[in-house]
Amino acid sequence: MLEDRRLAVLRAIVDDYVTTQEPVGSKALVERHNLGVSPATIRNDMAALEDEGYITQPHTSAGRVPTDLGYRMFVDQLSTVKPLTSAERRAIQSFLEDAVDLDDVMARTVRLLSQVTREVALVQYPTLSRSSVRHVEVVSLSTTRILVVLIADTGRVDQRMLDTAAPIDETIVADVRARIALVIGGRRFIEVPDLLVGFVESFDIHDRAFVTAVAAIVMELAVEKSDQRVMIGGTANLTRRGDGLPMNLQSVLEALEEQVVLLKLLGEATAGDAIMVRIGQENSIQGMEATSVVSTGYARGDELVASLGVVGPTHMDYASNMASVHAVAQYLGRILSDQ
Amino acid sequence: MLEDRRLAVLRAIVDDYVTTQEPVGSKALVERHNLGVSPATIRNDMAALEDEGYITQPHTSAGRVPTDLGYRMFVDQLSTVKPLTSAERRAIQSFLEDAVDLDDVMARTVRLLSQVTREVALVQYPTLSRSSVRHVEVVSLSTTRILVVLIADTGRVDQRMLDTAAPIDETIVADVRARIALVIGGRRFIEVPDLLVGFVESFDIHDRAFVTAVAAIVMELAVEKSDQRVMIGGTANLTRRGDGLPMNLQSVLEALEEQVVLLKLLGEATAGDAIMVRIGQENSIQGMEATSVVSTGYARGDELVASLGVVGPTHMDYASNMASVHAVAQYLGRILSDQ
DNA sequence: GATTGGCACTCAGGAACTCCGAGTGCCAAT
DNA sequence: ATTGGCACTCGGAGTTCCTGAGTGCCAATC
Repeated sequence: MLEDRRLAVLRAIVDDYVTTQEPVGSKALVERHNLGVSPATIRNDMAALEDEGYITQPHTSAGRVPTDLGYRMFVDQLSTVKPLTSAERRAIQSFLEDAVDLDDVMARTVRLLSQVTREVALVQYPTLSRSSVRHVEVVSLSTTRILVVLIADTGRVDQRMLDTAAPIDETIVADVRARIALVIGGRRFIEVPDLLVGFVESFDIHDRAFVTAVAAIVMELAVEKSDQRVMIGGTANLTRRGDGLPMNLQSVLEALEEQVVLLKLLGEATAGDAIMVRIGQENSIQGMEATSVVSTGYARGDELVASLGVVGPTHMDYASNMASVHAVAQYLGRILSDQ
Repeated sequence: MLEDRRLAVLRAIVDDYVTTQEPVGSKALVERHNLGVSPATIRNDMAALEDEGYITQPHTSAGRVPTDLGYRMFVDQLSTVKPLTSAERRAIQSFLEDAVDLDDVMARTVRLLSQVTREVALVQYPTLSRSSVRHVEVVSLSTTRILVVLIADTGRVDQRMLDTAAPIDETIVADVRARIALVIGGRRFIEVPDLLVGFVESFDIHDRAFVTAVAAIVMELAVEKSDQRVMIGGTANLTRRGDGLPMNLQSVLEALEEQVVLLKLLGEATAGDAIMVRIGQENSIQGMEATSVVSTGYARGDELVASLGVVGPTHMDYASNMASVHAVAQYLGRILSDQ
């Protein structure tokens, strides 16, 4: 009972602080939420909550502000995930459905997510490793320049150039194209390295240099270590919150320019379809100590392929952001699975 | 002579204001630049310049600040384009050379340009219309879903999905692929619509619905009205200038989220290889009244294919930004032409 | 033991005020 | 045309004051 009210107080503080952006005092609390007790009682609870590290005072004669730990507790204890209205759901659905190719799907998802949450949105491209090769193409752009294109069943298209020392005959290009398609076509990306074992040796000794290079590129594309892409949008939302700068805008913007950082932010989110929330210092990225990340994985069919999420100040509206992220992930999965 | 000094004064004012960010007074001017006259003389010149609308006073007892018109005059009279150091040139060259495909080239160019100028960088993807079709591919992803891929000789790859009402047989897909490649392969993108006249009619009546759809997509990709892409980077630079907000950060960030806006910013720059500077209200984009754009076209071989540039506050360092934009455009052109 | 009203205490931030000095325009002298 | 002199302006920095929201603690009450 006593514990219950403490939680209620914490929740009320978070609620108020998220909306007003200002330290919240005991009196204001009992006024805005009908807690049925007097301010003095609340003060006692607040003192206790402060001892436990959930809230803090900016300065002595001010109200309380949630700490990272407080937000964490808030999120963990938060059972009420605001469901979206059916109108919102319909809007999401139809907005994504009009997409014309994968790039478009991603771009629309980012825009959608940032508009719905009014935060910065991140959407990772579907990883190849869990999907399979729909098509592989080897094209000669010039006699010494080859373009290798890999098309995944997610609709993702990756390409890479290859410059060769010696001119390559068109017939050998065609040969490679046909045989490599035969070997890896329709197979899982993850299998590609194994499948290509011995592939080079099946060619005439004279062509092996070229074939080796092509095989190397295909493998590179298939395992695509560094090539995971993340789309970002809605950075203007960072400046939204009044004039008071709750966090260092510059450092956040800088961090968000780094693909690696974005990947790291989303990276640990693919563990299941649960919604992951990282609050403040919980994500250890330089310059983002005052931001939180809400993310989750999205699936194609029943396989998780990548993650998406939003980044915002620690005093974001976790409840609705979690709901939005969840919903967008679901719809994105549905769109991808249709294909 | 008199006119000459006036110009020198204007230039000095712009110089000082760009570096210090503060209104510049007559005394400071004679100290920092050896103009060989007294402050009183400078004051007369300043009064004249203000009458002509080149400079203005934020308030009565303050120094002068250049107006948009002042910057315009400054830029127009600017004969001294600071050349880059050879070290810089080498850095640019080698940084771009390591690119692995077109996306990478673009990404590297954006990053490079934003780092060199410390402004927001924009780079437009090479337009297809002026280049030619290296390869066209039609792949069936499923029985009712086709992927059309167009590869340009710039290395640009575009794709588009197509959902068909009825299942499509693989043989007809192969047939379309072969024949369409025959018709438009190696030809200019701009010719594609003409080349496809009568193409549909050469097929069996039963397949025409499908072929028509494919042809429509190919044409769409080839003329790609709306599909012009612009990469953006270095937005963190917007927050760089001290604390004083010289422009509305939010509105600028919002404007920069719109591809259409970016295209419009760069759009009018492709007129020749001249460097275009749009100052303040000269670009009529909502929310960007306090920003300037320095842009230029870049070529592949000797054909302009697209534009790039930087966006920053009106009090940017025009001289070096123009030099940087010019240099990067040149090197980018060189890299593209090598391919 | 939990709750509550009362009360003294704290202190950030806004309002009011002063003051300084950079900068100006003008004018008479050179 | 240039310059030194001079009176004038006024934004912004610095200072002080004051208010009121908010706190902690304590004794009284439920």
